Amino acid sequence: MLAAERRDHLLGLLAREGKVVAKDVASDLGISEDSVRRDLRDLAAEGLCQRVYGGALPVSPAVADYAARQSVAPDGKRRVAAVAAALVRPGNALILDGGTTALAVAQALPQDLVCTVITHSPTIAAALLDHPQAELFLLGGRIFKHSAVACGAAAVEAAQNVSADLCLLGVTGVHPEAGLTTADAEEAAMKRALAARAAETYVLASSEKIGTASRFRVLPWEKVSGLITDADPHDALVEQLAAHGVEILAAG
Amino acid sequence: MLAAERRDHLLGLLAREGKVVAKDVASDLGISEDSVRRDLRDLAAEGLCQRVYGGALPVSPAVADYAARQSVAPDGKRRVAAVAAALVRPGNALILDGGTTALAVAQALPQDLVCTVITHSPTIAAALLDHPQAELFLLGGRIFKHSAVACGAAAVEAAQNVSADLCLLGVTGVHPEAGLTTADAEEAAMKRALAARAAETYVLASSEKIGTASRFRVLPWEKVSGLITDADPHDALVEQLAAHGVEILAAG
DNA sequence: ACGATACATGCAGAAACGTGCAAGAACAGG
DNA sequence: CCTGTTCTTGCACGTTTCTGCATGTATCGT
Repeated sequence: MLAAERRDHLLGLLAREGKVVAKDVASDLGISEDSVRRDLRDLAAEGLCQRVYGGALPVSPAVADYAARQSVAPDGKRRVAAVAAALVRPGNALILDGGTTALAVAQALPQDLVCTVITHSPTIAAALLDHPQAELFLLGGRIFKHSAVACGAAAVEAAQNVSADLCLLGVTGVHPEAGLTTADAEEAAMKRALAARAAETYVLASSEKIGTASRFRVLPWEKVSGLITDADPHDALVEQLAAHGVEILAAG
Repeated sequence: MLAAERRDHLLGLLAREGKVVAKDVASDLGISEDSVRRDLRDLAAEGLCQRVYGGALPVSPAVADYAARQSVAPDGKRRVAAVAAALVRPGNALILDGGTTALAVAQALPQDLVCTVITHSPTIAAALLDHPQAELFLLGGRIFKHSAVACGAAAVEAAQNVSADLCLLGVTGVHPEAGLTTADAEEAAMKRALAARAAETYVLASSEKIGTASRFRVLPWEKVSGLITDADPHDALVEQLAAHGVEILAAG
């Protein structure tokens, strides 16, 4: 039994069961309670669990989720998300798109930020439940499984009834000529509807998306305030984008 | 049973039921009343509840949301969920309420069931994303943190546009005279709106809810097709419910 | 006013904790 | 290949914390 294995096992238990009892784990794994306690102490020191008398509990559902995902979410997305989250001022209303990058933004929002978040993604709504000061508004509609967001006529219609200071959009492709593109027509329409309801629209695009294009156009460059990316601002492609008058926010 | 678990359990009870009776909790959890009293005293000292003679009350609705969610589904809820899931026929449209019991139902639905699920809970929508044959429709609106569902005027209005074969409702209290009740007026209205859009409405109620009542009436017995519970069908209270013409589905 | 119930306090046994220590494994350098 | 170092692990010990019971007091309902 490797130490790292034990650690993973403990984190797994925290995620699945919501708690860890030191005594039980020790007997299950055939190791001493002291080792379990040591591991829990270390995990707690890293902020990955909350130590309590007799065992440990998850820090909070969302934080644990975040920590677990952090290893998965590539560095680029995390940096993009951090820059995007910093755009949200206290009191702002934010329209947040679906997708993994937008989820990273949700998780990067300060825990006690006073704001309104409007989203068509149940995943993102669920992720923000533990932000006590965040007012959440969910745009309903038919859920598109492959992207896990509400799209279609009902969702677009629901979007007409909201407005916000800032819209953060994820896209599939960012290309100097093709513009912002995505793979599904309904999603593209939904993103357009979202962008139309915000004073400013910023696009989230980790570097691997720059220079690629998908089938459906989302927005022309004129409707976009800026692009948040971890790509090199001096890259030729990025400079072509800047030539369209798009502000480039570097998340290097 | 970790001390911290007890604490969470108490906070959860405060959130869901609106009160804690020291004696009941002690016998439910198999611990001494002294421990319960000590915990309540500590919680009160931290401002997390208001101590009263015989138990405790929530200090405010907002603080209550905190711990409700991460407790693992007890056996009773799982059995209720299994019976409820079996009511859903292939091809059916199902309206699924929010709450932990409804979440258990979602998780109990067969992975490849062909059906439509309509819900106002982002948590439940997220939980059903991995059911490839389930068509999901999300009812949007303002998210009520304390129960993690969309409620309010927008959500009720969205509900007017759907219809289904079956509605599965969770409630806080089930009482022969008071009927089905819940702790929040908006939630009660939302549940009414959901039930009105389905041909049949079944209520999910694990045994500890039988005989209790909260502040706001959800539905009269006439509008309810049946009650799914793990309580003993020969229990006096349950038989009183059956006298109202409600079908009792035992999940013993 | 009375009995019943809930409460606070003190106490003792049990459980969990932290620390120091020694045996063993993994590793780096000679 | 050997040796010294470092890290990990389990055990022992003393300390702290928790829990349930017993006692006496306060509060509630009748």
